[in-house]
Amino acid sequence: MIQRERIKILKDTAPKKGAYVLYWMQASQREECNHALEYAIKVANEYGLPPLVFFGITDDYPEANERHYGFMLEGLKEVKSSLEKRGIKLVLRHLSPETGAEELARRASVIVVDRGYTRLQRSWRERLAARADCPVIQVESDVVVPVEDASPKEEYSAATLRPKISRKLEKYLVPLKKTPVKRESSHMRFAAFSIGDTETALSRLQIDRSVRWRQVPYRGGTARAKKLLEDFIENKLDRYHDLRNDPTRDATSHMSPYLHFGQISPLYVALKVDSRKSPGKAAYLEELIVRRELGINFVRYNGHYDSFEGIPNWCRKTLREHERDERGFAYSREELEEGRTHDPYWNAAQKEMVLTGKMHGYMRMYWGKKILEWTKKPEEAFAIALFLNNRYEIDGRDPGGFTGVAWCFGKHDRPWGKRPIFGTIRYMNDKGLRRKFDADGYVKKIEQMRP
DNA sequence: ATCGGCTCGCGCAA
DNA sequence: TGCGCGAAGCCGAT
Repeated sequence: MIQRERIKILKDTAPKKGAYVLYWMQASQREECNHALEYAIKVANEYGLPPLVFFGITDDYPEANERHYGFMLEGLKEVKSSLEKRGIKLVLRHLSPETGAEELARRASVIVVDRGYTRLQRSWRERLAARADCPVIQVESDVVVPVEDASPKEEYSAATLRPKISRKLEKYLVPLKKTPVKRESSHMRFAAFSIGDTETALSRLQIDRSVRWRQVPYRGGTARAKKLLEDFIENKLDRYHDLRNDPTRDATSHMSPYLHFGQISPLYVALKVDSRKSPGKAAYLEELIVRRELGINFVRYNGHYDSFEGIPNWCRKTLREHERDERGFAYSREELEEGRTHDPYWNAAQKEMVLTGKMHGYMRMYWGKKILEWTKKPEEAFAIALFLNNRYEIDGRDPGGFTGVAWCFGKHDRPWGKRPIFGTIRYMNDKGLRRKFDADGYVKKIEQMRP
């Protein structure tokens, strides 16, 4: 089922005579449960044309490094073979995606594109829509509830978004059927970038290689995501509600890198979890749907989602008032990046992120709060936290990452008791960690990891 | 161990 | 306009 609220016409013009219906894949990097892909197939069938999928790999994606490209290439290789099984050609090219889409648009009758929420993703789509001479249709597949239908404005907190999402769940929590392809495109010939071995493919890109991909324990791709999900539902979901905030336990689903690259659909995950009777179900769906889509709401409606300017007035005001408070510790970005602070818990969290590409969700909050505490100015702290997040997390540059950092500075939260540096922004300390879990056990676990 | 206060703005009831 | 309520925390009082 493709609800009409998922569909937005970016260029309203008559279809032209063409050789195919083009789906420019960008955010939803998967063959399975992809509304944009299924929509493109339907349109292609209607026009008696083959659907063709294009993906452009640019060397210049801001802040992306080998870690991100490696994970993405692994996923794309799988997308290519899954699409081939349905008779659909994936044209992979090594160039800026909006340029590549424009080239292939010349012989397209209709263009379909998936949806991204960040500034760059939006501008790519706007540019294509402005230049295309055929319809450009955007299909939103990486949320359970389409963002504007959930809420027409920037939401204040999870509490204000939650009822709005809940009301719509029945409508959107429904499976997407696969549409059989009537005319195949797999025989069509295009100059293309071939992935083959990931290391070899990586070596052909002109990218930042200072953050390595190979050491990361997460392999990309839909098959791997589904296997992790299955293991999560079978073995961890039942205790998710009481263990999810304990980083010494492997109690979470590890879906975020896969969700970030669109290698798995949040709808697919939600349906799988929802079909189970489990005490952990509600807590998981809260994080997967309400909190994740609250983050997307923030990025969609707040133009300053990636800076200090994006947090509410009361947060900026209270932080300003405490800007000159004495910092007990002050570290440079380099000292933080190298995990050289006085705090073993913080250093462990930083090390976990650098080595594995994924810091535990609970530690992400503590980590961000401490950067605010140990940096001269809150604006600077915000920039450092986001820089490190985007550089080392596989899911860096995700709405969830922007929102997570902003949360540490008060976004989507309420004020709490006044104190130095933080003002009325929620404070966290290491005593809290020790109270909630075996914090020293966490440090030991991380220290055992080889660099 | 458990509880209330901290502090602000949203959103509904009146 | 008033007021209940939030909900991934801290801290001091009991």
